This record gives sequence, C-alpha cells and structure tokens, in this order.
Amino acid sequence: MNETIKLTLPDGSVREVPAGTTGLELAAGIGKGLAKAAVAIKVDGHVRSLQLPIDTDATVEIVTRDTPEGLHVIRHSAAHVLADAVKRLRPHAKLWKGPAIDDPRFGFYYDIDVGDEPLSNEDLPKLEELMRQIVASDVPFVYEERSREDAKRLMAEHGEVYKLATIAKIPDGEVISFYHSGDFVDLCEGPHVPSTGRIGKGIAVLSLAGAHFEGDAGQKMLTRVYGHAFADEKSMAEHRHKLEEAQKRDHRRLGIDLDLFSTMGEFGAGLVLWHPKGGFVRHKMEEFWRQEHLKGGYDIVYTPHVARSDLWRTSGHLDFYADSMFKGMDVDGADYLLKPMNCPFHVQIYKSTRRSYRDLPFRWAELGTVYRYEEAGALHGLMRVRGFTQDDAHLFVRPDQLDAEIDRVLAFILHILRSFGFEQFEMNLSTKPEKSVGDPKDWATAEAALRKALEKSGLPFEIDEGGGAFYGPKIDVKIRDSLGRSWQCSTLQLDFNLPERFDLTFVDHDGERRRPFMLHRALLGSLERFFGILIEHFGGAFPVWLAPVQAVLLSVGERHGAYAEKVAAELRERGFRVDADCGADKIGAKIRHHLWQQKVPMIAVCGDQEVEHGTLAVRDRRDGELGALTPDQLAERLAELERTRA
RNA sequence: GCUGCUGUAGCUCAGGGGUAGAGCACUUCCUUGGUAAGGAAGAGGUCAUGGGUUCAAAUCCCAUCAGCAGCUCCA
Repeated sequence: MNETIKLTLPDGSVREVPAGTTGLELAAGIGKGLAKAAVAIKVDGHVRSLQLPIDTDATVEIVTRDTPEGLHVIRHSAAHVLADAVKRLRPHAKLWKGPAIDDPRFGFYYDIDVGDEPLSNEDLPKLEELMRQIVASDVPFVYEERSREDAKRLMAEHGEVYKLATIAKIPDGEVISFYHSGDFVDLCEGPHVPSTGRIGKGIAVLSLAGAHFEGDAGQKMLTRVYGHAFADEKSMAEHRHKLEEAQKRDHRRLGIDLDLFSTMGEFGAGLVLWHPKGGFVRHKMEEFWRQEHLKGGYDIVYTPHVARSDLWRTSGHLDFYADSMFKGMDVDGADYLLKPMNCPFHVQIYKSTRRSYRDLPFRWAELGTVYRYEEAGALHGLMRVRGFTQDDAHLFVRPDQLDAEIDRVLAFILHILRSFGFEQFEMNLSTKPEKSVGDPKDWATAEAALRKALEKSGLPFEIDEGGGAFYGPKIDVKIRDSLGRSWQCSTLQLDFNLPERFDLTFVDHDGERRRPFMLHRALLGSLERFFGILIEHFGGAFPVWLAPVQAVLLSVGERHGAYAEKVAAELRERGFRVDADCGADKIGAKIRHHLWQQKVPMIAVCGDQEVEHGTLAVRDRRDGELGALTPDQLAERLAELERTRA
C-alpha cells in the first residue's frame, strides 16, 4: 500500500502524503511550531483527533490550542483526565458523561456516581493535583473501535453501568469508539489531543455540584465536578482572577455591604425589601424610564395586583401556568388571584371602549409588579424572585403599522440599555415552534418584520428556529456586562393568542372589525433583576446619575465641621446627593470608608486650606485627585456627569 | 421541586454533650489628626424554629423554615 493522497491546506497548497498519514505527522511536516501547538485536525470541516490516520484526499486544517475548536478539544480531553483522577481517588466511582461546555465559568464537567463516599471541596485540590500528574506523565490517548457486544463487555468489566445505558442508546450502524489513556478508558467519540501532556498546565478543578442522571429531575443524583482548561497557565490564572472578581461583585454581598436591599427570607422567600439606598437607585431608574417612555410615544398605565380568576382563565394563564401562580384568595365568594402578568389588564383597557383604526397604535407602558411562584431552589438574590416589577408595555397595532412599530421598539430597547452603560448586545430571533396558535400567515408577517428590524439595527443576531413561544415569535436582547457575562433582559414578543382569546378588534376604515397585532415588550425585564445586574456590572460603584450618595464632604478636624456641613447643605439644596462626615475619624479612615468601601463617586476634603479659600479638595473614585474646586465647580462636575450618565 | 452543604452578635467566622468567643461594625471617652484602618472602655446572642434522645442539648437525631452550590424550571 504505497498510495498517496492529496491534502489541501488552508493556504491552498497541496501536499502529497502516503495514505494513512496521521495529523500529527502532517503537522510535523509543515513545521515544528505548528506541530507543537496542534491539538486536533479539521478534515473536510470535521474536527478529528490528530493521532488518527487520514486515508483519502481532503481539505485539512491543523487546529491549534488557542482556537475555540482547539480549546474545546483540550477541555474535552481534560474532562477525561478529570474522570481518571476521580477514579484514582474513588476506585468504585461510576462514570456518566463529561463534555466540554460553553459556560463563562467552567470549561468542562464530569458527572460521576461516587457511591457512598461523597466528594467534598477538600477533594478539589487533590483532584487537580492528580490531573497535573496525569498530564505530566503524558500518556497517549489511544482510539479504539469495538463491536456493540465487545463494547458492552468492556464497560461491564469496568463496572460502568451508566456507560452501558449510553451504549444502548447508540443507534445501530454507528461506530462505537473508546479512548484509552493509560489504564483509563472511556466510551467516547472524541476527538482528543494526542496525549495527556498536550492538555497543558492551564487546568483547574473548580467546583462540585449535583446533577441528575440524564438531566431528569426524577432520576438519581450524580456528582458533577466542574473544571476548566485553557491554552496556557496564564489564561487559567486570568480566569481564576475573573471568578474572584465576580465573587467580589456578587450583588447579594454588595446588597449587604452597601445596604441596598435585603430579602424577606423566613418571612417570605424571594420577596425583596428595597432599603433606602437601593430604593433611591430604583427611583432614578424609574424616573429615567418614565421620562424616556413619555418622550418615546408611550402612555403610562397602572393596573391592579389582583383580579378574579375568570380573567386568568380567559387569558389562558390558569391553564398553562397555574403551578407557578400564587394560590387564590376568597373575596366575597369569588376567587381572586395575584397577577403573574400585566397583559390581561392592558387588554381590558383596550376593551374598555370601541377602538378605531385612527387611534392605533396604542403603546401602553407600566411598571407592573407581578407575583410568580418560583420553585424554592430557583430563587437567587435579586435575579430570581417571587415578586418583581416588570417594565412592561403592550402595543396594539394595525397590520400596516407592524414594521414601523417593531423598528421603533428595537431602537428604543437599545437606546435604554445603552443609557445604563451597556455597549455590547447579542440578539436572538425565535421563530414558530411546532405547537402554536394563530394564523401561519401572521406568523410569517411578524417574523419577517422582526428580521427586518434586526437587519436594520446593524447588529449581529442569531436565529433560534422553532424557539418562539406558542403564541408568537420574538426578539430577545442580551447585554454583556463589564465582566463579559451576558444577561438576557429585553424581549419583544408578538402575541397571537390574547387578541383572539379576548376578541380584540378595531374598526377599520372600511367599517369592518379587524384584529390588531399585539406586542409585549420589556426592556430591563424586571427592575429587581436589572438592579442586580447593575450592581454587579458596576461592582456597586454606581455612576453619578444613579449613585444614592454622589459625594461626601470630609472634615479634617473638629473646626472644619461647620464648613463641611454648610457646603453639603448648599449642594443638597441644589439637588445633589451630598453628605458631610464630621466624625472624629482620621481623614484616611473616612476616605477608606466612603470612597472605597461605600463606593461613593466623589469625596471632598475640608481643612484649613479649603475653609480659608472657600474650596474643596476633591477626589474622584475613578479619576483620582482633582485638586481644589469651588463648590460651584464640584456642582458643575456632578451635573455634567449626571447629564451624560457617565 | 431534586441532591448535597449551611444556619452561633449588625457583618465575617471560630467553637462544640456541662448553660458562649474573635475581628470588624456599634456606643462612650481620649485624640482634632491632610488622602486606603489613631487609642481605650463598653454594650450586644433563648446558638433559625419545633420536636426527640439525655441527669444535662447551642453541640447528637428528626422535622420545618431559610440560605448556599448545582440540576430541573423560568409565560
């Protein structure tokens, strides 16, 4: 067999090599550096293991360790090594699965049944050390195919009962393959790096959790070990640092430290108390929100917190979401329910009178507080709660207005999110699912309108085919925060269900009654959650326009207190949030407390110099010392920062 | 909801079958000090709640509630 094959490289050049040449050999032939950085090879677009032979002509590309695909392979291989490590620590452990994942915190996990010897956090460093040893020993990953029977026998010998279940699920005719690394063997499609050493030193075992077998809440709980792997140690160190930073910015921690909010805890899980400082931030959020909505052509409405169950029956909420609605209360013999959504009320406003085509579109916005019974285990700080305020709006539009309205809403969403300091967005269009209500023609019209608006925005978007709700297609907008984490906040959603259920109509120019399109939209999502995101985004250091306290004047000594108080009072009179700290602490302690611990944007020192000249020695949290400013100059600076929301 | 872990002072946590400790914060006093912690004294807790075991429970057991991590879920 001396056949040669032609391999086309990304630069267009063609290499003739003997059939059966492996990716490793090819890489070595191209260059030493490339061979060293190689972790896999793309053959006709498919990522494969380097150690496998290539038998036919193909377009190939060496996958290096610093590419997304390369990292994926490294992480998958690291998962195997992690499983190997766990089995060294717990020889009777039974493996389930261990994929590389796309998660901001972790690169891979392995789900393992460790039996009655649970792993604890103290085991994580041990596992990491074992992984390092396995990597250092640089054993090859060896690929092997087996028949179904052979495969079952091998896994049965190893006591891998969960793997047997996996084998049973592999369709007939598909290859059943294994990767061996030393004594460790795992059922796996690959690809894997050629040997454990290629995983490199940028690895970590990070966290321990439970995960149900097959992701099914009714099934046995296995132990999930999370880890991460990067191209090099430096990237791993950076990632660890980022995790620490995220921990420091945890809104629950900052909520306590900065006295922003608390939750009712034993008096009501998932219910939020906004303390004065958090309440002030919310006040500014709402104030801005209202002002922009009024400018943006919305009308503001208010609706109740409860309504008779009939409303929720007609709307369909009771049928679909009864489990996540709070139990009813009896009012004069009628069953009343807390509202889980605002839309049925807005629909009632629509229905309160006959509507003419001349009056549409309606844009009705409400900061509407809703209650949803979220599962106890789902609750999380401000991010997932049982009572929250949606920045909700419903639009009722004529079919001919749909395009323009969607455009307008999308632009509005981006405007508001940018105002809060977010610059990066990820957008998603979700289209008609299998099960849906409404006229397919309307779906098509709406999806086309949504898509056009996305294209017009000039921002990249992805399409989630079939990912829409049963009642209409939607656009979701995710924001990226200062740590690069993404949060889904805004949503723009068509609804073909409610207009039908409540029989909404308008009288068209020809005298006919027609059905309006109805749109739901939220920009911030929930004020509670968005507040949580803001806290983490800014690390508690709110910009001047949102900060509950914008500046604190600090007296150096006892004799400067009166001056500090007087200037603070004057600034407050002019509408600024300014405090004076005339306590007995030394100036260093005051600065540490206000500027660094309480994260106030600005402090101003008042001593002999300042009293004499009628100035303030201002220091900005971000920009450092600003020198001597008059109270007027400080006011100007605050006003400018407030105006620009910088 | 599921699995595991946790619940001790306002916060962070130590302790642990014989009726409670530290640091920070707080109060008072001394100090009035010029840009990331001045000093001293004091006050503060039915050890989440309810049961059980025990001569004795904050400590061991069970249940409940709440919190944490993840899973599942999120109109």
